Amino acid sequence: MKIGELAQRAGVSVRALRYYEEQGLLSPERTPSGQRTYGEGTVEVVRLFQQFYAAGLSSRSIAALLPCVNNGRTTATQRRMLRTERDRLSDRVEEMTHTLHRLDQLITAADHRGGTTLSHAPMDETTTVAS
Amino acid sequence: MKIGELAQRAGVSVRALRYYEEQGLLSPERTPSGQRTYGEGTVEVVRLFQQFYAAGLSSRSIAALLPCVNNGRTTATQRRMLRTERDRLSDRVEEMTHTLHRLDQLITAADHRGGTTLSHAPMDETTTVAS
DNA sequence: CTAAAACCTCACGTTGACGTGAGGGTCAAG
DNA sequence: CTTGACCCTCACGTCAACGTGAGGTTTTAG
Repeated sequence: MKIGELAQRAGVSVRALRYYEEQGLLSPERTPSGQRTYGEGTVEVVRLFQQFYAAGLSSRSIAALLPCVNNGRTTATQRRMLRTERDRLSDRVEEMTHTLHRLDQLITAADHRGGTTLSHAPMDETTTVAS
Repeated sequence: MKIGELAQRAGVSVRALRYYEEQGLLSPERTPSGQRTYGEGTVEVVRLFQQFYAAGLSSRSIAALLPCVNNGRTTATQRRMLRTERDRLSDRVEEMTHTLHRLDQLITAADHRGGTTLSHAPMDETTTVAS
């Protein structure tokens, strides 16, 4: 399939796909005239990239995980990197869960002592800021 | 305390503190000569900012949460924003947990069919990439 | 055969959270 | 009263993951 179709099916922009290629994440075939052609599986691969990007991984990290993604045989080194990234992500999730609880504390605190103000309440934009 | 001490105690750069001020997150007092002075509590506040930034919140979002952080009375609108951010974060954590499991799948798959290669194994940098 | 749609390669623009000097005041120590 | 450690305000640089034309070729529909 050509780049436009892949973009639509994977839910990314054409520019993004060219960028991924630039980063070494994709290596599409080319027609004699130079147009890129991708295999069917690439749709899912690109979706996975999106997940990884959303999780905060960089192009470099994703590139490092590629051999594992592509059904290729993997070296011990590659599997170690895979685990390293996993641990990094795991740590981030823990951190964010912590922050989430922190936010919950703030919420209950605000609800508890919060103003009697309702949705349509008058002005009370007390914007006191930490010194 | 002055900016250098705050920076060290909160674990951020001096530049970052000035930046936070630029973004409306901090409003330190000034000595007659113009130097910033912060209260003790600011150390913890800045650490909280770091947590929020690490969780992917923007300066704008953090600024929106400020009234709730500063012990100030909060309006219903502010509390709604607080909950909105909480939900956003919660969604992101869920997403990342998903991605984490995806990575775990990749790991077990790689371990299972992975090469018999050991740490000091020979060359096998099969870098096949999705077409 | 032609015109629109899709593709190509540069290559500069954008956004956020700072980094990094430039050039110049301020403050505790000796 | 000077020196060095900090502080100040501009203001440009950085990095990642794309966005956005410019200018030109190729493919496809009628």
